[in-house]
Amino acid sequence: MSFRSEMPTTTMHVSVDLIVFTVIDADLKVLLIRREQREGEPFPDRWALPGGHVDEGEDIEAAAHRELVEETNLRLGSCYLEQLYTFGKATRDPRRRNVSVAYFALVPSNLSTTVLAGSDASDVQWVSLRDLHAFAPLAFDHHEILNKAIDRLRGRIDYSNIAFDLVTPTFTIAELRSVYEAVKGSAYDPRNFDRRFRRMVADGVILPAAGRRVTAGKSAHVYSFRRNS
Amino acid sequence: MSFRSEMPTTTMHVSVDLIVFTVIDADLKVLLIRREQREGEPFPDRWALPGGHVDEGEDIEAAAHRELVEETNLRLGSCYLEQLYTFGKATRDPRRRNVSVAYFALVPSNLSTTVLAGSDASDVQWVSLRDLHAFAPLAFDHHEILNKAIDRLRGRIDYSNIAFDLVTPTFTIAELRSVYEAVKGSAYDPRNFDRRFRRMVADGVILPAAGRRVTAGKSAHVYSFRRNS
DNA sequence: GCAAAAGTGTTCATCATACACCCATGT
DNA sequence: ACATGGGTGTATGATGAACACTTTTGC
Repeated sequence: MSFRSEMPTTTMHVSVDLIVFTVIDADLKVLLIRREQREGEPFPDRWALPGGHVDEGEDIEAAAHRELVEETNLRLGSCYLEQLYTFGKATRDPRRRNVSVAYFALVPSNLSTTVLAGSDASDVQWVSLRDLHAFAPLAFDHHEILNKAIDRLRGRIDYSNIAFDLVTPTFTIAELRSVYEAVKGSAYDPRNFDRRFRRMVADGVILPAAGRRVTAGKSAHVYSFRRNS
Repeated sequence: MSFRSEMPTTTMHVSVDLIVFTVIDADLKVLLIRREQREGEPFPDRWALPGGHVDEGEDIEAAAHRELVEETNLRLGSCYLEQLYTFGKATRDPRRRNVSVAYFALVPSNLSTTVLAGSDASDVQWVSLRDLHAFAPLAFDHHEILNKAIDRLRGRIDYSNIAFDLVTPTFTIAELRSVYEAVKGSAYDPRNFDRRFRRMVADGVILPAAGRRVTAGKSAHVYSFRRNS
C-alpha cells in the first residue's frame, strides 16, 4: 500500500491549451495559431491550438482565463470556458515532460472578428472544421485534443444552453437554429425547432427582445437568452 | 499575442487521485485511506482518497492504472477507469505546488472484499456515502473531488453501461436494479426497470446466463453483460 | 401454508420525427 | 409582381412515469 508520504522526485511543466470555437457564416470554426520558426522549437511553422504555461502560484483555471483573454482580445465575461480533459502522455512534447490541461471556449458570433483584430492572418486564423486538412498535421497531439473538444461540444449542444454562448446576444429563431446546425453539421427541421424554441420561451429561458431583424425577405422577431435564471 | 516560445520556468508536482466506487449491501461506497502521522506530512491522520504521484516518463493514465492496482490489489482488467477532472488550485497542497488529475474507478461488487484483504481497517475502508460525515473533513480538496465524482457517476448511470462494472459478473434483474438504486439513492419502479432490462436483452446487450439465483424466496434468472459488442 | 422475493400490463403525458405550404416584407 | 426568407399544424411512434397484484419457491 503506497501512501502519499514518499517524497516525489519528479516535477513537470504544466500548460493549458484552448480549443476556441465560434460560428461564422453558419459554419463552426476553431482558432488556430501558427508556431514560430525558431531554434529549439518543435513543430516550427505548424498550426497549433493556442495555449501557454501555467505560472507559479497561478490556479490552472486562472491560467486558462488569462490565456483566453490574451489570445482572443476579449474580456472573460463574454466567453464560455470549461475544462475538457488533461493530456499527459510522457512523450507528447519532444522537448520535455509536459502535461496539458485542455479547456474549450465559445466565442459569440458577433465577437469573432474582434479576435483577429490586429493579427496577421498568417499567424492566427479561424479555421472551418471542413478545411482542417489544409492545416494538418497540427503540432503535438493537438488533433486528438481538438477531436475530443468537438465530441464534447456536439454532445452538449442539444442538452445544455451552450448554443447561447455561440450565437449573437440577440437572435432570431433561424439564427439560433443555424448555430445548432453548424455545430452538429446537419439540418434541423424548422417546425420542430420552432416548437422547441417556443417551449424555451414559455419556460422563460428565452425572452422576446425589442425590434425585428430586417433582411432581404420578411423581417423576423428577435430574442435573447435569460442568463442565470 | 503570446506564443509557446517563451521558456517555461515553472514546474509542478503532478499526482493522480482515485475515486474508487463499489456497491456493497445495496449501498454505494467509496474507498478512503487514512493518512499517516509523520513529520512534514499535512493532514496527519485524516481520511483521504487514494493516489500518488506520476513518475518521470510515465503516462498519466499509466500512473492511474498503476495506483489503482496498488491500492486495490486487483488486476486492471477487472475495473472501469475514467479520467474525471484536473484540480489545479495553486494552494491545494500546503507543502508545494501540486496538480492532481483525478480518475474515477468502479470495482464490481463481488471483488470489493478483495480490495481490503490484508489491510488494517484503521488504514483503509469502504465508506458509505451516508457515513461520510464521520470521516470528514477529508484531506486536501478531496471532498470537492469526491463530489464531482459522484455527480459524474450519477449523471452517467442511466445513459451508459457503467452499472455493469459495479454489479457482479452474473446478476438477476433485481440485483442490477439495486445497483442503480444504490448509485442514484432513489428507488426504481420494478416494472419499468424490467421493461428496460428486457429491451437490453432484446438488443443483445444483456445475455441470459445459465442457472438461477436461489434465495429465501422465489429463485431468479441470472444474466450477464455482453462486453465490447 | 406461509414468508419472501420474482415477475408481470396498462394508461397517460411528453417528446422526437416526418412532412409542405402560405405569409409578410423589401425591392 | 416577385423574390426572399419567416412562420406555422398534424399525425405517428417511442419513451418514461405512475400504479398493485399474482406466482413461484424454500422452508
